[in-house]
Amino acid sequence: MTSPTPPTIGALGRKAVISREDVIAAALSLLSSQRSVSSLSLREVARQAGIAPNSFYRQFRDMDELAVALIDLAGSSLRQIIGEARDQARKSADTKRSVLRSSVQAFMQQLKSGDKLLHILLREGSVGSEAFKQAVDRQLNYFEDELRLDLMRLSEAHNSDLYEPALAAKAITRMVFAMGATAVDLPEEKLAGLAEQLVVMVRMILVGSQHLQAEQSE
Amino acid sequence: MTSPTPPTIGALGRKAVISREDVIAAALSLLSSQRSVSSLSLREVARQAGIAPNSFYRQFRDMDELAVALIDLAGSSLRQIIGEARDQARKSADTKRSVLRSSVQAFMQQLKSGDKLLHILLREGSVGSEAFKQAVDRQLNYFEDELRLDLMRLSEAHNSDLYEPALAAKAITRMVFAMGATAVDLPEEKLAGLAEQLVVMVRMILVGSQHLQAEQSE
DNA sequence: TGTACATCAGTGAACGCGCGTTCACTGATGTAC
DNA sequence: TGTACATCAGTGAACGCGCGTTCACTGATGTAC
Repeated sequence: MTSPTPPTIGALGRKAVISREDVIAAALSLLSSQRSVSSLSLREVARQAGIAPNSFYRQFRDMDELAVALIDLAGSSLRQIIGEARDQARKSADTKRSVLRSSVQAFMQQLKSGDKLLHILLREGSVGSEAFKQAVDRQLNYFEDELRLDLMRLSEAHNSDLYEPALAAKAITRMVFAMGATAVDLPEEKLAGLAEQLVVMVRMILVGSQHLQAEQSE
Repeated sequence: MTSPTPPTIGALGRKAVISREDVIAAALSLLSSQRSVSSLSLREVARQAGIAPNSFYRQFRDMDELAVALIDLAGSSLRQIIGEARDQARKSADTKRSVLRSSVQAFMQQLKSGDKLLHILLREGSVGSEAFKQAVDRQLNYFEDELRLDLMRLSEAHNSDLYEPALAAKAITRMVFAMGATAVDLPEEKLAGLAEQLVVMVRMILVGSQHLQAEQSE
């Protein structure tokens, strides 16, 4: 499998023939819409990584620690993807709708590409160990916070304040993730339709937040 | 455990000493915020029900069939609870807000009471077997449909049409369930705050849908 | 450059365990006469 | 009412399996001199 004597990584420290990344990659390759992180066994991951079950322990304390690593990876990966889409859209045309549509489409695109990391975040928020659930929640909160900042920036630019932007961001995040979870099992030709639905749903929240604020300040 | 020779149930048919309900009750009693349906083993459920592992098969083909039975039970139970809350609220004061608030509060009340059935629906929508996921989705769709009918009835009574009421109902359902899933692990004193947040979030969707419709028909 | 030594990443074998499923059974229940 | 019989719900024992974790090990890598 792995070449027996690869070169040293740096000047100092022993060569790590097995890296955390190898184990993570093995775990990812085992995931599918049928198999969730919490259904993976240590031995299975080790087998896939081409190492002794035993050697797993040199990289992670247990499967839980691996699961948390996967979640954190998934969170930062998704935030980066959506962040890029937002920046891109903002550069080309500075309207709320296009930024929204671009973000949703980037999300669906990633979903369509079968990104295992995204699947993890979407589908495993509420099962597994305490540490695992907390890790998912932490990533969702990061996401919400970035979205909130973005919403506030956008609404400022348009002179249309939002009511409780933090709640709007939370509502959007949770709803999109919940819808995304069902989309994982959907055939590809239905994804475009779902994306359109999502755009409308998010607009409802944004428009609602905007009008509640308008009522408030009358 | 069970009395050895209970009386016959009816005139016809053998007495079933073990019923499906016994097994379902045993499974429910094993669930907690730490233990999900898909983590239960057949032997564990049998043990809890006080029967031989073997005897499980007389009631269900496998754990999957039991899981689907649990989901269906959970769905109809929740729909009934929310339905009652809606009817109650509608009788006493026919305003959108009070119906909304009452429904959300009934939901949170049920959650606070630690209803295992509700936990199942909230938290296990995206893991488990294909049959399992489909069962959850079916129940959510029932729920969405009832909500849609209700929204349409309400908005008709107030002369304020909604834009895409089906999408609004879907957005609300998915969002509430996603928020509810995080609430399962929350300490009781935070539930009231969460209920308030939920009310605002749902209002955003409703107000948004209303205003999108108004724009549309201008 | 060469040699002796310490370190420690990765291993192979073994453990005890709970699992799902099977088999042939037993004994209470309901039926026929 | 009494008796012989068929049915079939529930059982106890056993199976092979994959699991997580442990142990003492080995042998390549890096270091000291």
